Amino acid sequence: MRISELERRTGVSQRLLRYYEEQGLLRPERLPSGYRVYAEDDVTTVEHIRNLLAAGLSTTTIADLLPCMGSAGGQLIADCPELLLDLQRERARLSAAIAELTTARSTLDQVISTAPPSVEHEAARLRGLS
DNA sequence: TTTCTAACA
DNA sequence: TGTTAGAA
Repeated sequence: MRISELERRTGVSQRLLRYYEEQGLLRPERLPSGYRVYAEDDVTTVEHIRNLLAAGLSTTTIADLLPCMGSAGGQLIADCPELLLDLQRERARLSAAIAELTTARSTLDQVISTAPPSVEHEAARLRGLS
């Protein structure tokens, strides 16, 4: 399929699909015209890319990981042990980020709880505007 | 009409 | 990332 169809089937813009290729995440074939030709599997691959990107992984890590993804529901293929190390590292990074955000939220909660009723009333009015 | 590259907002 | 110009 060509780029328009992949865009339609994945909801990912052509601009982004070309960017993914630039980052080594996709390897479409080329027609003599230069047009990209994507495989059926690329639809799932793009979905994987979206998930991993949302998980905060870098494009380079994803590039290493993709070859280890089964076409099923993101199952890891048996012979890719080195990747487990990277994934565990990413998991630790996420845990640290969550801890920081939780602390930040508590700080905000504390400040918010000091607001007098008059301020709360004004806040409610402003929310109604936006 | 569709896609490509490159570059700017 | 979106958008767009100019060329196949």
